[in-house]
Amino acid sequence: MTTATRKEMEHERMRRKILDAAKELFAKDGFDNVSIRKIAARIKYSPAALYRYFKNKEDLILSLKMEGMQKFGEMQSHLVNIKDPFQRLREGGRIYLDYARKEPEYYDLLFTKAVPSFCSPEKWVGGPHQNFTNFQETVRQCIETGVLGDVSVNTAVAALWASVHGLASLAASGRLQSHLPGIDMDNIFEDVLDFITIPQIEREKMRKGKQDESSK
Amino acid sequence: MTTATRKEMEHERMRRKILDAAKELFAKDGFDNVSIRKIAARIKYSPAALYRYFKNKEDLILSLKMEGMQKFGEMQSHLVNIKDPFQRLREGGRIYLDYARKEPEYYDLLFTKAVPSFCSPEKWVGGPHQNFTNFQETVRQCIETGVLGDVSVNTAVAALWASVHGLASLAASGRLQSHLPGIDMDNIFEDVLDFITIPQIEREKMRKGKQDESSK
DNA sequence: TTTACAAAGTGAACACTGTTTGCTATCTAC
DNA sequence: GTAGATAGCAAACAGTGTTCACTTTGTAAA
Repeated sequence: MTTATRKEMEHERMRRKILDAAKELFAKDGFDNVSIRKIAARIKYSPAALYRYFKNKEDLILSLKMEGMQKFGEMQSHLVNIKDPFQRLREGGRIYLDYARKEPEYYDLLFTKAVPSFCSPEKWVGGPHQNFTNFQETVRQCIETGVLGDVSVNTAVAALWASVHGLASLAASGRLQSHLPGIDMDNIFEDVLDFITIPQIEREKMRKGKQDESSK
Repeated sequence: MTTATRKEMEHERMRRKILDAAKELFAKDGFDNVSIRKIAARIKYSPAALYRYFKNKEDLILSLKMEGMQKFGEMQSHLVNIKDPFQRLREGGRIYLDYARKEPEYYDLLFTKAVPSFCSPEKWVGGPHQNFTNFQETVRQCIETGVLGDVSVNTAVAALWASVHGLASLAASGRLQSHLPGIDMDNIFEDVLDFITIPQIEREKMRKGKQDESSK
């Protein structure tokens, strides 16, 4: 028994070694310029050896993606402690956008690069699917408490998801910076979140402004 | 002279033939499964022949992308006739989103797939860059007329761009449909545009609703 | 202790990929 | 008629993911 588990551990160690080498090369050369052969060379194994640990290249990348999703999920774990749903919504968006800026290559891998075997969200319960369900619930609570105005849950979910993912992917690909030169990346996220969500405070302010204007 | 221009024409005809074959294969097999060899085979030429017309594969794809951008730009050409900036903004978003639904592969090629030689937007004046400049101007006018509330041009541009592109790319990749099953794709776009822009009418309505509530 | 088996690792091959090179034809211009 | 440019191609090169037959190694059962 101990031998079996030891073998399993060694197998797992090797898997890790491969994944780490892949991660390193991906970060250094970009996702499109990394081959099985290069990964194998980096850990001084033959290319064929990797196929004892991964079914194929897609499977290897999928593992990397799953791992990234896992880590990204952990980044969001503290969200459940935020009582105010609107504040929770904002913080969730912030995490998304920070991640896209800090790890643009990984953001693309996790959220824009298509991986065929990664299609049915119901399957990975507890992982990213759970996060999405939480997101939906948060939106529902926001609507319930009135901070998002009179809108259906699906519409608000789609709009907020699209906005944050859109901004993140534009930032990750560098287009935001190239099309809006001199933009302050630190502030733009908060400003856009303000614009998208238009919190109650803002509406209050607008209403006040309108009243002041009409009372002139 | 006539011979030179005739030669040029023949050269152009051949370029077209290649691009059309590429387009056809891309549509049939997906962008990642098309090789120079397959394109060449489809028009019954040797792979090496294509290199008399395109520097390399990236150059070929770039041509396809430019062409797509051109066509997409033409889809937007009628926008200048819409006087009301807010209506113009909405119609622009609609075109974007319709395109993503009708031609998801091409949407990805034009707006999410990275093409290295396609980085400096200043260079393609008159093309997509002109469209973006028009978009910025439209947003400016919307802010001026007050329909977008108290917000800076850059913030509104980033927010609207991100929302529409985000929604379009989520729809093009099928994630919108898989994460929000049973969603009505025809309405969601309009609803999201409503939510994002929150037109003056909506604000008016909200203000009214609040007044009714407080007068109870 | 010998035998049997499963797993790890490898070199060589296969079928692809993009791209280059050297070679013909062909056709234009002088 | 000759020189020069152009179009097209077979063959090769270097790279890719992947498979297969083979050896080595280490454990388990006889």
